[in-house]
Amino acid sequence: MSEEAAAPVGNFLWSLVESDLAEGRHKSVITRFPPEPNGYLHIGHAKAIYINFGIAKEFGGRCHLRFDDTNPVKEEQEYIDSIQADVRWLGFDWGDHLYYASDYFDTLYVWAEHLIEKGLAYVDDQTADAIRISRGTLTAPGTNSPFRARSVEENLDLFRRMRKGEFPNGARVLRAKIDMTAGNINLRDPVIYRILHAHHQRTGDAWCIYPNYDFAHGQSDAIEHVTHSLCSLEFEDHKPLYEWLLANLPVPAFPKQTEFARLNITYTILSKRHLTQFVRDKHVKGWDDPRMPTLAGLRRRGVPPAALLDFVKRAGIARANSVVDIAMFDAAVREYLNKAAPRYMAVLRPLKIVIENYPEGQGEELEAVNNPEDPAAGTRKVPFSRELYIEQDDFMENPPKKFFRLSPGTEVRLRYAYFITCREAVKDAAGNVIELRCTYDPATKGGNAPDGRKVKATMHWVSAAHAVKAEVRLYNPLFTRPDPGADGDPVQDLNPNSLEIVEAKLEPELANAKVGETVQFERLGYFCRDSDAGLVFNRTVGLRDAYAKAQ
RNA sequence: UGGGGGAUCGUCUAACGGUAGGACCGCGGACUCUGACUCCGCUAGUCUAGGUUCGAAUCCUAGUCCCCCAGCCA
Repeated sequence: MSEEAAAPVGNFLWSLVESDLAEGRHKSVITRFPPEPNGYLHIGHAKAIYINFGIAKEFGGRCHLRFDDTNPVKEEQEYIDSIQADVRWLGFDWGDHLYYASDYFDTLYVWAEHLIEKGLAYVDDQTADAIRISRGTLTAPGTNSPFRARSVEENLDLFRRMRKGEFPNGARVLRAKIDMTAGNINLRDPVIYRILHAHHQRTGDAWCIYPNYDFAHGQSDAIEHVTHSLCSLEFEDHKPLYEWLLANLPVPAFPKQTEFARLNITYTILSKRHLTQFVRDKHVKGWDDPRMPTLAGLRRRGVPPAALLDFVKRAGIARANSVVDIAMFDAAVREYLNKAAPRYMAVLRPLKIVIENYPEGQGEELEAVNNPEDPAAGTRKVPFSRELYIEQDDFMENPPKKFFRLSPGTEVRLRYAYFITCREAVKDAAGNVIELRCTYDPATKGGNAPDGRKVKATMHWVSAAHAVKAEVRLYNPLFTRPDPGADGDPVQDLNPNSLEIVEAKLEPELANAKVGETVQFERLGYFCRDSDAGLVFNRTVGLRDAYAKAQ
């Protein structure tokens, strides 16, 4: 093995393209990402995008963005726009190669007539129900339509009249004439054109008949000279039809379809139908709700595109159905953000403390490191004063053994500031701790004790007088079980606590955070400034927490 | 009882007849001005039964289990 040898790609798709190129079956690779513009892209699409654009990039080819817009009743311009924005956000570029299946409606129509002329397609007058019944079942063969033997002339005439708009929706369809007894049901004279008196977002009212997926996809691939048509496993059964059409039409190229398993993730639903439902029924606030697995939602939550792509890559590409642990996603996000995100201090659930021996009215600025993983990120000043906020979780009046934080009589470090000792917990009438009286050791300024004494905990804090208030949205999984919908409707598995809102106290610098910027709140997690008015942060992902886990 | 596909640590994934490896999770430990990060270590797998072979996750045979397909959706 030579040292020059490229690292093995490790998945069958890259290997396939590599060998097709090496063995001269193609000069260069052309792939395509072909979404239907009927919803927002989600993390499952990120996998398809990674595969198609990733292969093109890896092997010096190109990837087309093609909208599979053959069903005008479901599609909208809003989705066309959002899909382009999302693909760009992931960092991919289709150059001049933006296409629409609707670009090919004229050609597809001509090819449909071509099929009719070859005696390979016919107009069927049966109702949808009748067609369904005569299609047979999984185990019983279908039976021929009474209209199957129509002459070429009659079929041509009827099909042209379908196109002219002489018939209402559902009155007739065009079917490929293949084999009503085929084991593969897709070959039992599949419908390839249907009457749809509907306005198309791009072709307007030019058409009232539309090709369906099977009659558009492979031909579109061929027209664009796509070499590798990569799709998910459920289209496996369509491949014989895909190839039958290419073999029987005057197409300029013969793309090859190869399937891979789609992405599934625990605690996550990746079905457009359900996601649409959650938006429509207001279980979430919109397509870009940070709890949604949509690219728009993940972006708003603060997930960097590079982390998302890394996750998709780590999850792997294979032909076996699988469900990836959401923990793998969190790990990818944390790994990226740990290196990239600047650190700040923020207190989510404030508990006021008063440093009794710190002079009233006095204040100072302490130097804090912006990112220990990145010295170039520099330092900043954080204001300190007599009254501070610490996290409620960081104090316990009667601590258990392994509690290292503050409790009456213990000493801890305030990060970048001083060692403090808790002297007294002040309670309200109900017995709740509402304030802590503490003292500090002036000799420990900056966080180190000259006498070398150690503390077990370092805590984050915010100066009460300087703190800025912010709404912080803490997101939890949208579902309460790893396999939402396994018992039926995923709506039943929706997590009622998927969003928790707290009013937090932040160090003042955070008021300048840019919308969309993800930062670390030390000891808490990664948070992203939201686009909503005011100072609002979304929790992207929490930090790993060995202490919480031990509880 | 039709057709198509799939089965490797708990999860995801490598291996292309020649040492079953990696990642995530979990569990220890070291380090630490984030109970984070980092580092070290541990745990743990070829669906079953036969066969071929010097040698099988890989090839053969027979099973088992799982997924997809009966839209005028994609």
